[in-house]
Amino acid sequence: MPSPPEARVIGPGFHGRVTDVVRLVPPGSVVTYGDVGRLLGSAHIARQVGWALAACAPDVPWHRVVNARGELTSPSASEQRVRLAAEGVEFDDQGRVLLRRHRWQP
DNA sequence: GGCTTGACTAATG
DNA sequence: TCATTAGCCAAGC
Repeated sequence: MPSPPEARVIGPGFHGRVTDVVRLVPPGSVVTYGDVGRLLGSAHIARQVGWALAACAPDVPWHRVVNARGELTSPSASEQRVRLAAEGVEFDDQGRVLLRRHRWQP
């Protein structure tokens, strides 16, 4: 039977799973790569989450995904910060997102 | 079929 | 709080 169990969330459609979760993040909120990976079933795929977002569709709010420290580690961190600020997300003096305040919890 | 890279995380000092 | 180390997984060559 070619039907894989739900347990195996990671598969050939891994990229689609990542973008699907990121689309659930509401404006003004952010999530970490680890959170997205955890929703997919494994918190150890944080790197793959970033890799998947690198090739995500233009309608995916990739800018709402930051690392566990609230830092913007995307290739377009500058633009990412502008987008987040436009949604009401606040940053500290170190340029990190206030996860305590804007972290999205499903 | 195997090795390297990468938008990371958690643990330790 | 910061720096360093080890681990994990998927895609590309």
